[in-house]
Amino acid sequence: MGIVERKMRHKEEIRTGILGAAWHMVVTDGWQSLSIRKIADAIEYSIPVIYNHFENKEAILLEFSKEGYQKLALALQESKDSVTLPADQLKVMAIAYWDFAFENKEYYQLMFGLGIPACEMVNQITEIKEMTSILVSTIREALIQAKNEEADYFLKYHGYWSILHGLVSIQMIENSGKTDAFKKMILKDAISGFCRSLAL
Amino acid sequence: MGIVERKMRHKEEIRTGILGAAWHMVVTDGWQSLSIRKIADAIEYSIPVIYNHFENKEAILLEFSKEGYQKLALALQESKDSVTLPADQLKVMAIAYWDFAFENKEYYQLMFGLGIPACEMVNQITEIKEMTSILVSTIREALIQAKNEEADYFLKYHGYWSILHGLVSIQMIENSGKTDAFKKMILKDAISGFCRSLAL
DNA sequence: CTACCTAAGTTAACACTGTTAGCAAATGTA
DNA sequence: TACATTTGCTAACAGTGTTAACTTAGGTAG
Repeated sequence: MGIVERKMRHKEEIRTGILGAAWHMVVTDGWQSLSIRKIADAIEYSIPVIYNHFENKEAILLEFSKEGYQKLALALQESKDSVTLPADQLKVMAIAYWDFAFENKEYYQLMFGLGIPACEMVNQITEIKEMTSILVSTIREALIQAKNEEADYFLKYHGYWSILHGLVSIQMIENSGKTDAFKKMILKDAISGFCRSLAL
Repeated sequence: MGIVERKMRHKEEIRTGILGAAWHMVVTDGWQSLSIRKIADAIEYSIPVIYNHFENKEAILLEFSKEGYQKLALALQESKDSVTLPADQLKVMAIAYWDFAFENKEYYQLMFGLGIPACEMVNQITEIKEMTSILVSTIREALIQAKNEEADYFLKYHGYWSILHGLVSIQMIENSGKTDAFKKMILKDAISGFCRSLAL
């Protein structure tokens, strides 16, 4: 009696088909060109079928946003685990954050693009907490290692993230002729400055 | 023979009418809801009239973006002029940058919102150079004051701007329950950390 | 095996969007 | 007064997200 299972599977197939088609369009032509109609065309179903799987277009974007936060959290965790000293962890995590952003520009723009619908409802995204907790815990460990526990870890966590995000997003909108090596120098300089501010 | 003058004046009136109506819509309902048709409706002219003054919708957004950069540059310059020591200038400019962003969220989102059309063509905006040169000159003066001229001023300028932008934009998407005082503490902490990295 | 019912998927529409071709009228010039 | 130019209009094209109403196919119960 695998009937309901087969139906479930089929439903899941359509869902992944929608996301796959949508993602393909996003990577090819950017967020602006994502359209329900074009998705329907790509998956060879009629338009309302999409609304059986997602409440609206924003829900699809939100799905990708969540995916992005998960991937970012994973990348940060992996890089963190590759070294032991908190001071080093902050450095490799910065590189990982940077690489994630530039290897997944579409994700990053969706996650942090001001004014984009999906970023406005960031409070509905629980996946963001995963990333936050990795950053916070590393900062706390770093402050303990530096014997600087009187510093406000929340303040420092926010500073760390802001530096990363600022560097990444300004480079992203500038797309100047700078080499990647130079860009990473800016990153390393800013992070080592931050580490000094932790008394590391 | 003030005929051409009168015509010019009339043309200018329509232009400012378009921008005024557009701005009103933006402030009231956000960028997403800006529409050529609604502008036409508001200024009580037909749709194609708008295309006599602006090539397309993006051109209108670009206009606001330029305005935003000018206002920001002005705010930075004024705050810079209010104190004499470069170290202090970096601090007051940070506050001014912050205040501009939160008192003009619409501008800031348009200027730096990743993925928004008007930000993609940031290279066509000459007004951005005004802001850049203020930041760069202050950083250079600060490095001279700190007798730290071997530091790469371009690197530091980028770091300074990135910290500001990162702090601002992350606070903007988070809109958490933090008080304004606490937010500014994060800002001051980050900037004083940055100043230390200049050897100030 | 037929009758029924539910769920899947369809068509067709509504209410919008940016943009432009073609036309009418108003205006200033010769 | 006749012409030319600017000015503005209507109406259309080609899209967009979204949904109401219908058809049809699949599985279930008598």
